[in-house]
Amino acid sequence: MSRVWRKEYNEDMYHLNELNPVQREAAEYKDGPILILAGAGSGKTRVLTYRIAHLIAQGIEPWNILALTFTNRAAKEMKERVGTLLGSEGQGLWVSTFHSSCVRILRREISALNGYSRSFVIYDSSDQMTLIKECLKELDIDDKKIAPRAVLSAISDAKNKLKTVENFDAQAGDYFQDIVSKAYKIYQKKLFNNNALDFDDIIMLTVRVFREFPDVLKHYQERFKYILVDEYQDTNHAQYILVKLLAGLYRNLCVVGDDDQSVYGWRGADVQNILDFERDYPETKLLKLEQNYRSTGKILKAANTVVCQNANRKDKVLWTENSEGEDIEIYKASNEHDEARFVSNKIRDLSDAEGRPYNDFAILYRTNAQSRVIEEQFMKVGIPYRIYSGQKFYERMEVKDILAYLKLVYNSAESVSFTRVVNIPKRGIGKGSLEKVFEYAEEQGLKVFDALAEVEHIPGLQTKAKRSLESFYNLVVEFKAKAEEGIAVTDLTDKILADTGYITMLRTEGTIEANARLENLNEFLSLTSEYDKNFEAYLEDTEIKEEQNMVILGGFLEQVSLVADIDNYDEVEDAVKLMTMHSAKGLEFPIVFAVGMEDGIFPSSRNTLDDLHLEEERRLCYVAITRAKEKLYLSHACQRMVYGHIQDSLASRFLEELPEGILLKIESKALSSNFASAGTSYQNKKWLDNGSEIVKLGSVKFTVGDKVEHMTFGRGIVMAVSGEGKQAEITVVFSGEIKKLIAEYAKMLKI
DNA sequence: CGCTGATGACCCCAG
DNA sequence: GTCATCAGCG
Repeated sequence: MSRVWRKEYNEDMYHLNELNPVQREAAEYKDGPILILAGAGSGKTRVLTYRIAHLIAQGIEPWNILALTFTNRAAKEMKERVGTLLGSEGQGLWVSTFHSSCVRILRREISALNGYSRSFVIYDSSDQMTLIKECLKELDIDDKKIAPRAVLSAISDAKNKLKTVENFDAQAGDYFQDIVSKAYKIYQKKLFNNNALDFDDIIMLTVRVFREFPDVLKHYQERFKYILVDEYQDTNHAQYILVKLLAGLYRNLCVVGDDDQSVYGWRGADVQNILDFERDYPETKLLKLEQNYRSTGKILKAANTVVCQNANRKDKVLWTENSEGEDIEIYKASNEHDEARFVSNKIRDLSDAEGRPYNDFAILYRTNAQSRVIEEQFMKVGIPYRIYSGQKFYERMEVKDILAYLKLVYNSAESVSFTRVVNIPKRGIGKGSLEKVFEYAEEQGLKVFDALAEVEHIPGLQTKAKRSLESFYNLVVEFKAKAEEGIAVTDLTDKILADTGYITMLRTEGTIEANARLENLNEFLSLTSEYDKNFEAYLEDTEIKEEQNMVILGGFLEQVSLVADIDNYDEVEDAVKLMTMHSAKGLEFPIVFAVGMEDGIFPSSRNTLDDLHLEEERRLCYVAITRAKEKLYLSHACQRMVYGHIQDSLASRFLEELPEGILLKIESKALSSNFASAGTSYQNKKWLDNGSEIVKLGSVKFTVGDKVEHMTFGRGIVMAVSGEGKQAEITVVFSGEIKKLIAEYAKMLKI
């Protein structure tokens, strides 16, 4: 398609007129660094996609543009939206996560680094855990005194700050750091010997290649003349440097972020990167997107009021043209079961009265453990739901097992997968025998798997173990041969599951759990066949080298490692969504319930000690509130079971920070000790049908769709409301009869 | 070698 | 309360 044709085309072919003036300026500002501070719901993805379309319309080649995101979800969404604007004109554009972009680069360039090979595998967090435990064992460190998790997170932290083993060692101060330093060294050596990278290596090594090989860097600088970064407030130091290097030549860097939504400090994100952007790039164009298109006025007011309590933030105030909306309801529950009942009753009511689909609701909580009670309640009353956190598909035992087999087939140098599956299903190869194999391999300078070829020479093995190891070896060699012939991943997986006896093992077990595992394996097989169907497109896309053996299998494994959630977010499914506040970031829902608003839970007790952490929790609260479009419910329980113990808890301090006048506070009936005093005034005391009571009312507000009970007319539904406050005229349908009532005089309850 | 019961740790989580 | 890990025994 020619540029000339494009220019002759309607000036607004990319619908720039659909943007507000600031959005449009952000989308059209072409050269040089630009920082877009985009408040929640201000249309930031829209701006990014229009910007990409606009660059291409200006004659920039799509392959000169790189858009970086954190999540696959964000990358996918942006790709789709760019696709809608551009159709096939976007060919060659890179819209991908930091990690997939870096893997693509490393698959080409990693061999520049001494000893690294292009056919590396990627270790996930449980592989990392296995490896670090081995390291601590070698160092003779009791993992009860030093938690492997802590060591791992210290190493990850170091890598995120681009600290090498040597850097770390040089500045290790105390006993713990000293241990981490030693562990880091061994850990890194093990990764290297296994031809494996962990997730942090993916970024760190890309930076290393760029720093050590300026010509390689130059190549990518020339290629990516225009760079866009989404959620810039979530970048860690390594990602910050990566972007800085890539944009170093042309400086056409557009970053979008919201310091108020920085909630990933604990995994290395550094808000300072966004706060300092203007210092790094003095010629920066700064734009603020402050108009919110998502939420009602009251929801926005609540969000603003809370986040304004933070001292360390860029000054901005979100506003909206949307209607004020309904009050924010705060429910005080007696315990977590009461809270769950409140949520399910509300959903039932709104679904009955307003015909709300289940899809409209989301339940947000601070920790995954809180989902259980709500899940149980939903099951009990038959509300369809879907949990969007918790265990990932690829982390399930059976899936990890089959993946370990595949990884071993792909890269037999890899010892973590070897150790995992050598005795699965049970082959009578115990810890003792395995140690002997490892010992022998070490002595002979062999990879463990290759040592099995000489099983006869391994001293101290029992005949039974020897035979088992031998047949295991032959089995895997056979799989390898098939893979090298280019067998489809589905067929290979099938063969492994059958020949190793894995399927038989689960069938024999026959428990409900085993059946669930079999189902998961079926699910896995449908993923492989999906991949087999279009692996050619995938390989082309990731630029995996053709000359490599087992390209097909390698491509599959890479896809699996980089796409963490196949439990993909499905907007169409009609089910209530349950997720943590963290995973809700970037999403929106008509009706949001934020549950467990209790001090100690939210803010989490470990983050209440210092302002830095407390402010991050408060930002999380801001994120949670701003997910809601129309209606927000906040609930807290006076007592809650935590780790098997009943705990008394106070309402979250964040609830205290909410502005008066837009709140409707409701208390569980189970809490009022004195029932007699509950009937003081018919107008001011309200009973909800789940046994809850409104104890504090600004003015009683009725909205279209409210179910009501009138003293004389009985039950009805509000059809229309005109006017405001006490004088409002409310139209209600009672069984067949339509009545117009004035709010002030209507002897009527919301039910 | 592999099962069983006691013991203690337990947040948020992309890739 | 629930999961993972480990010592100790058949």
